Amino acid sequence: MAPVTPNNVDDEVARLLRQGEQRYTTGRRRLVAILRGGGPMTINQILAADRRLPQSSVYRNLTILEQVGAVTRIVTRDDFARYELTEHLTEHHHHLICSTCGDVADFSLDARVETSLDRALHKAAEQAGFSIDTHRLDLIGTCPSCDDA
Amino acid sequence: MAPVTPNNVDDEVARLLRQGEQRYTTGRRRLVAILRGGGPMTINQILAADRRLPQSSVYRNLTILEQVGAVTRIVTRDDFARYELTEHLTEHHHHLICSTCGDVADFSLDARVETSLDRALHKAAEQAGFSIDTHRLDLIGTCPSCDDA
DNA sequence: CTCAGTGCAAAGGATTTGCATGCCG
DNA sequence: CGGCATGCAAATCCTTTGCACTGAG
Repeated sequence: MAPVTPNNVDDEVARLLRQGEQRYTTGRRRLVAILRGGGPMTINQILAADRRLPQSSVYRNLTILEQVGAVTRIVTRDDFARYELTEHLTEHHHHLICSTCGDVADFSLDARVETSLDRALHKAAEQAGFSIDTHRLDLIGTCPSCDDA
Repeated sequence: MAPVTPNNVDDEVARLLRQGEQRYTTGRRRLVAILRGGGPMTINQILAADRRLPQSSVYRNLTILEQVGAVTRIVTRDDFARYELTEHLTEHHHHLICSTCGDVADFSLDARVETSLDRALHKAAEQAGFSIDTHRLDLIGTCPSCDDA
């Protein structure tokens, strides 16, 4: 499945919401607009990015968007959950998590490595009687700006 | 570095604590004893496993043990953090996370896959100017017991 | 019109912290 | 002995929820 190009992210989110019998309201459009801006964001970053969005609605709408598969919730070591558009709307990727400042950046893996990894994962899961939905691969380390300190 | 065999886990934890200028007290010994019992555990599971341990001390000691590198904190999608002995004390492994019941199991990857993955990860991190401490690879799916339901 | 979505404020719940006491080194 | 660890209870803070109002379809 080809990733969605920037211009039809909105259409795709609309479709996902409709499919989940949910509306694509103004608040949800604003939320998606912010998330399109960059990588994974915390609630506070989202609130700061658009002051018109009240906290509770942001939480509620992110939950909805996650349920219909438009948004992914990322949990790191710190106390702040982060959100980003799902891979349906971007591309399969992984995360670089800075253990100092807690920030998260995206990165991709060489296609060949990704494929062999995927095969190995399915094999391993099968042995455990586990059915896989997705995998999550994060690098824990220090980001360039924290490395200087 | 060869993984520590079961019998000297205690010694190794003691060493890590000493190195971090921390004491290996009774409470911490009990904690480690419980964690040696099985895979990743939630605070509640730990408290249930040994009623002599008060909640706040468990939190505090797990934090200490994590700081000296004896314990790893695992964050899943649910609201309960989980803890297990670090790979210094066990072996490098990954997690199978059940998105239904939230439970976590350990599994390992074929050595060859692991190696090529590691190489690819270091390369990717280097490009981003990121210095890696460790990586985290989790499978999100459904465990055998939840699959039946 | 009708019902889902919204916004405010208050509640919930895992985790943290203050402080007096006990134990390790 | 002296200071760190402990345990209890209260506080913290991200997240969720109740309720009355507004807007989408």
